[in-house]
Amino acid sequence: MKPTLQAVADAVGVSRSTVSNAYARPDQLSAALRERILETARQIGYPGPDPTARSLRRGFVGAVGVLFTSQLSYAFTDPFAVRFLAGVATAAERHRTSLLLVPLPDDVAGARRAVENAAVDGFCVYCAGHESWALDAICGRGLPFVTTAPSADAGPNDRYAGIDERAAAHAAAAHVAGLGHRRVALLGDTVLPDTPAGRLRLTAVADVPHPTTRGRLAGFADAFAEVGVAWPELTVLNASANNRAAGAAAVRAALAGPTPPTAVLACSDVLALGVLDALAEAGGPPVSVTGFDDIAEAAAAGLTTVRQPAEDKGRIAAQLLLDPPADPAAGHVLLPTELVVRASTGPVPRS
Amino acid sequence: MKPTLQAVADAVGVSRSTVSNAYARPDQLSAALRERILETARQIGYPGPDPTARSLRRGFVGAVGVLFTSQLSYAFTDPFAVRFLAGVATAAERHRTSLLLVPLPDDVAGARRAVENAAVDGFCVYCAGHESWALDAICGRGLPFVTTAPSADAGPNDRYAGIDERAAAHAAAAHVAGLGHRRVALLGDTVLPDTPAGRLRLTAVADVPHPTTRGRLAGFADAFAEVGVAWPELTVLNASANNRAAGAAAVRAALAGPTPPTAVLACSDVLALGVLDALAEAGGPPVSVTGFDDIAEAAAAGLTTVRQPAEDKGRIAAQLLLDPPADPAAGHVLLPTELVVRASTGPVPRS
DNA sequence: GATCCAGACTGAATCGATTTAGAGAGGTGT
DNA sequence: ACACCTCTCTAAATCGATTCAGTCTGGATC
Repeated sequence: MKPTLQAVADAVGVSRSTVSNAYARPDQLSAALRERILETARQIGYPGPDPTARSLRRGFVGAVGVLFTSQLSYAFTDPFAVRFLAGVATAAERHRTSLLLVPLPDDVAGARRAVENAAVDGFCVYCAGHESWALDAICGRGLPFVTTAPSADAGPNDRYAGIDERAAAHAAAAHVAGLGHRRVALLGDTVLPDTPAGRLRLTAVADVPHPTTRGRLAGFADAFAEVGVAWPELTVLNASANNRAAGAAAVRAALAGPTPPTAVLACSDVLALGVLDALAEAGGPPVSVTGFDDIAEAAAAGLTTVRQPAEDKGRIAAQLLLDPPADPAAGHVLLPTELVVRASTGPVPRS
Repeated sequence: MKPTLQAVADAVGVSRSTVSNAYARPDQLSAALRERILETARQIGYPGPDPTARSLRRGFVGAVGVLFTSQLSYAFTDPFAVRFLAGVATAAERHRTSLLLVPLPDDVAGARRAVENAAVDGFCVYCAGHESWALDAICGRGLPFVTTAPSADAGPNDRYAGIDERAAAHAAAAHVAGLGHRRVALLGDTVLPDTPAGRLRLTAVADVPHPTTRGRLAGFADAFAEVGVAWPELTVLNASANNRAAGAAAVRAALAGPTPPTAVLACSDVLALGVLDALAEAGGPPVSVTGFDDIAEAAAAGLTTVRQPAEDKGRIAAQLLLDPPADPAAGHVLLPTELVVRASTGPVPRS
């Protein structure tokens, strides 16, 4: 049985309070006694106040939870998520706060309980794609949180660090449209839930549940509408997951079809890289491809993409959580994005 | 003020115990009453038992700590560390256990307190390079832990998932020696603490404090000793950190010197990639380069390297922590490594 | 009809600390 | 010599749950 604070108190012959003060408030006792207490603690092997007991009494934990859209182990395979996390970690370091990565089971009930059982002071929600249950559960506990996009039922006090998805996507699409492309495919992951990979019949962008994907698709559509290509003329492709293989798989059938697109606009770089893989393996006339995020691999692959500041997003989100600005308006941060044109986009080939 | 379990008990007109049981032991009360309790809880907005209080009483937390050699934010920029983490996350998911990433301040005292204040059931220590204070602190709390290498003061009950560093490094060096290289440089990061980047005078490998680096340098040295190149004839280069730029910086002076090495053996892929950068920028005769880890970028760069299973390392380490094998011998896992020969190594050019 | 038992629920101790209000000792100013 | 501080340190309430050892009720058994 590990010694407790009580044991130290007994050994030194002082009260519990004094031992507690020796650790947490050195100014409350004489330096000599403090030293004696700490020395005795060392001798009997007391490792310092129990973190759990301390948290219970103090009412805060010193850790913030990080919630990911999908599997925790997946998050580490997504370059953008990793950079986001790096940013969060930077802010956490400054605040001497730990990060609790909470794995969420597949079922909503279990996931909800996981959120309810996390010992944290607040949550950093990587993606507002979480159906409202996550935010519900967090609010139910009265905990603060930040997201990476305005939430649907946004109170004026909620905070986020995100980008203007629609405008950013518009920039990429406008570039492609400017190159003359009119027969294009839009590629996203889990555009609609429980839908097979490949071409999707989507009446309206508004039907897409995931706000990020919805915003980007809307931005793509805006740009094409401006050049006279209406929504129904656009092909929407669904990938089963946000990774390279899924991107390749989703696009293959479309490329093999009778009227393949001359350009594919993807909602993320990893999907776009998958498209490049599929193109390389299929041969055929050149197809322009754009991605989103500008991860490291994008530069190497010559992928035209929309850059967003990944680390900043994480860092600022965590900062917003850890010391909330006095002015609620300052809780809504829009980060800059930039179209990065590389070799993967070019004019429509003459057929 | 959030409602407590007591409030629910009062509202329903039962005892605290019963409400507690409604959440944690459904078999201890009638289904009807349980439903009534849960419903009332919902009505008055009780979010379920407080995780902190529960942890205190139950004596366990449901989270394991992950400790990194250096800055937490750095860990996310190191591809190998990220893959390790992905493995840890996989095991954590299976056990429905959370991961607590604990940022460590620069000072040892502060770092020690950070370890002592972490609310976790055990620790996964990414690198035994942590001077013993970390393991001391963990043991002082009586918590279980696993490392990625046998620790110096290894009790028979400690657990680790690692590789045979020395043998693995030997393989790389033997390959380079077999190509005829005799004038070689060994490159590691923080080979000696508080030492500037560049060439290092190192009397014996045993002086290197970091066990991983020590093991790899020893393995390199073994292979060259076998072909008659003694330790003093080997150049040891020190990098200020484990990243690409530091690798490049560490090797520059040596390349510009009068008798540059014909091969550079690095203790990690990121350092080796830095060496390739420096070579590309310097021009000059070809220099063979080997790395260690086989991260994704290594393949793209054509880097000869020693592959080690990063995700497995993390996953197995976490498994060892989360459900310890009955047989203590099973707590020592050595993972396979493999020399991957690519274009970055070749015969010594005729001068 | 007495006994026994299973099921449903309660009481009270307990986990290990923090913190507020206040007690007692010793020193200062007038 | 008295009131008044300042310094140290203590007592006791408190944080919010879990759990062991019962108690009580109603039905089955012999």
